[in-house]
Amino acid sequence: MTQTLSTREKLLLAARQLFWTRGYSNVSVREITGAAGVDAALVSRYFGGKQGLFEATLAKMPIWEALASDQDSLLKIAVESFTQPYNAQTDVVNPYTMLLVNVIDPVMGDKIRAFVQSELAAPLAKKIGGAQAEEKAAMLLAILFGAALMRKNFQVRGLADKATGELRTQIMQLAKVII
Amino acid sequence: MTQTLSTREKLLLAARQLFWTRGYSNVSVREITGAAGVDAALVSRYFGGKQGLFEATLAKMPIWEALASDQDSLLKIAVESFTQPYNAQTDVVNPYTMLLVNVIDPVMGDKIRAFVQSELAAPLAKKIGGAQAEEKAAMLLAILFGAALMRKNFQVRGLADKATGELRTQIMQLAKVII
DNA sequence: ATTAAATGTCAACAATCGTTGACTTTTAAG
DNA sequence: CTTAAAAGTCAACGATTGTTGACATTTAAT
Repeated sequence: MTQTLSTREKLLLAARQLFWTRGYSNVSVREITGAAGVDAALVSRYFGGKQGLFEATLAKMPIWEALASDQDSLLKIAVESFTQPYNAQTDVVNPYTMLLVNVIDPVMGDKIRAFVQSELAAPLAKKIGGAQAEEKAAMLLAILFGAALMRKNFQVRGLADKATGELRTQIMQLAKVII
Repeated sequence: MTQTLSTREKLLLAARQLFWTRGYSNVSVREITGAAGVDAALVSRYFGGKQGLFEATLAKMPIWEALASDQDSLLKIAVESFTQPYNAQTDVVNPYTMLLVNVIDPVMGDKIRAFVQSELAAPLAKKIGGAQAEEKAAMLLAILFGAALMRKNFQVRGLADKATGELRTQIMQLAKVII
């Protein structure tokens, strides 16, 4: 079942895993190549360097595709994505983690900010529509990021131990108050 | 008016400024000592190393003192602190920034998590009281962190440009829904 | 089979990191 | 003034960083 991966794919997989959970500057090239079982020099050969490898990683984030394909249930998709636990088997990293750990990165911060604005905030505002759509979208994202942050990063009691289903319904309720 | 600072104080000031806004691992000792106008070797002499300097920085965070002194208006203090803009003159860093940039730090993450639980989440839950106090406190913190995150780090339109007063009243409204 | 291109290996580079120890200068006590 | 301690300076250390270029190996085409 395990098909052989090309070196390129091995690198992309390991890089995505590490960059998206620990942040660009906190992960070294040698750590990535070590996890991929590949020589460290190949990063510069295949991707032009560490930065190129990171950018190659950004292209296909599950949620972006979902948001693009199904604009109608955008809110539901967003909530599910942000509350989705990390799954080592399916190799899924929820987008909040990836965006959070890299928005404060000294190198990648600007790129991530532009990404969130164009790929997340703007589509959400467009979907909401009406008066003050941008404010509503921003507050909605604030709740999504905030809840995930408390749950996963700060691991605050009361959210860290909460069932995913419960959290989602609560967020949905707050979303209706905002919108 | 500008009184002469001891080397110790110069280091603490510069370290707090940099560590609290950019994160422990993203700031080098030489950058701190450069900003303080002090020799790099003095960090190890006075604080036993970079880690010691960071920990010395944690002791006096404005909001902790405020929370301790005035438990009654805790919610108001929390909201004001989290929405307070960074002020280079008064050298104030809102606590969300400090906690956020360090909770994802590979070295300081654990320490920050313990800090938030004992100094922020637990007192807030105690103040709220009643049934599901922990859940309510966690969701409140989620909104506080989330809003500040969207505003300052992601700079999302609709919150980044919002007046502080408006944001505070909106958060207060959501807080009443939660509690 | 020959050849050219693609792919992978290895050592080393310059730069930066936190930290140390020897040294000089300044401060304060006798 | 003498002297001991405190404070500050400086160069260098070992480790780690991203990247490079020379080399060996494998793959695919003629």
